[in-house]
Amino acid sequence: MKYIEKLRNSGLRPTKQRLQICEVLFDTDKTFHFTINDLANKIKRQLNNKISLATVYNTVHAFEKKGYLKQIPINSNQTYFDTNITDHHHFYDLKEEKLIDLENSDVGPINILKKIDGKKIKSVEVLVKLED
Amino acid sequence: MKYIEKLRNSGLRPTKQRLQICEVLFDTDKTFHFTINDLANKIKRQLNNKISLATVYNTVHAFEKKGYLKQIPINSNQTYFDTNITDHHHFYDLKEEKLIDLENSDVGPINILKKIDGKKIKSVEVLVKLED
DNA sequence: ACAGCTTTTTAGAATCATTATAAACTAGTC
DNA sequence: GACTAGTTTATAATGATTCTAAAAAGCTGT
Repeated sequence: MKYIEKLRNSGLRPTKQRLQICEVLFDTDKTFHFTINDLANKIKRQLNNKISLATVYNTVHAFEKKGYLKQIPINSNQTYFDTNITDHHHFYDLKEEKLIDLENSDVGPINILKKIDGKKIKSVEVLVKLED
Repeated sequence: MKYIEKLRNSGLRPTKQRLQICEVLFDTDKTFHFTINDLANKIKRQLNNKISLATVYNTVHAFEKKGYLKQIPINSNQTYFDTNITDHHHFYDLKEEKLIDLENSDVGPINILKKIDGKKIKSVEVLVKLED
């Protein structure tokens, strides 16, 4: 199993549940956006198998901390995650309430001129809201 | 009262509560960031007067819809609002969990090269996460 | 000023995503 | 296999936000 090493390398025990979640998240060419609920449903459907919601939360947060997932900064009642962990940005279609990836190359270079003493820039994320 | 007209002009009845909230939000040179809870506390302290939490929610949402406030796109368990409604961006200090304004002039021009059919860009917001 | 109508406020209940709990289970090690 | 620490689980708790429906307040015409 290709995910066993990945998990071990970051200090996460490769449990059955984590491996299954890896499958659902990473066994595809396409990256995607999801909420915890989306993921729980996808697991049930795709693996015909229920993983406790608490475990889904725990795992997603663990993966995020290890850098396998990114949270998308957006105001919504649910938290959105992204399996695309490259530096990139998002469109948010206000009407459809859907996120669309916006690659770094589709945004001109961003130059932050203001500096904050004692702080380093960790990430720069752009959210482009769309209307009709 | 200077806010009466402002409210009437946007079709909101100038009620006592709305006028008081205007005072707390807009009677200052400095703009600021707040959550609903921050605001409810500020009202209690500053006006020595309690406004029902439901009213605070209603009013903030009404003001946001009318463009007197902006929601700040960030992942937090609470929703953040901004009395600064000019086009601008934010630093988010991950350690202190604090927002800092980043004026448009402190960010180089942003050029979104990708277009989505049938959609217009409504806003472009940058979130710069800071670490130590 | 008042009647009539609509909008707003309010306290409290309801909702719903997320987090905490603590008991049962499992992976890794000897 | 037995020990230990890390995980999973169902369920309860939390907490921000929204809903409800009754009371209050704004507005308009008289």
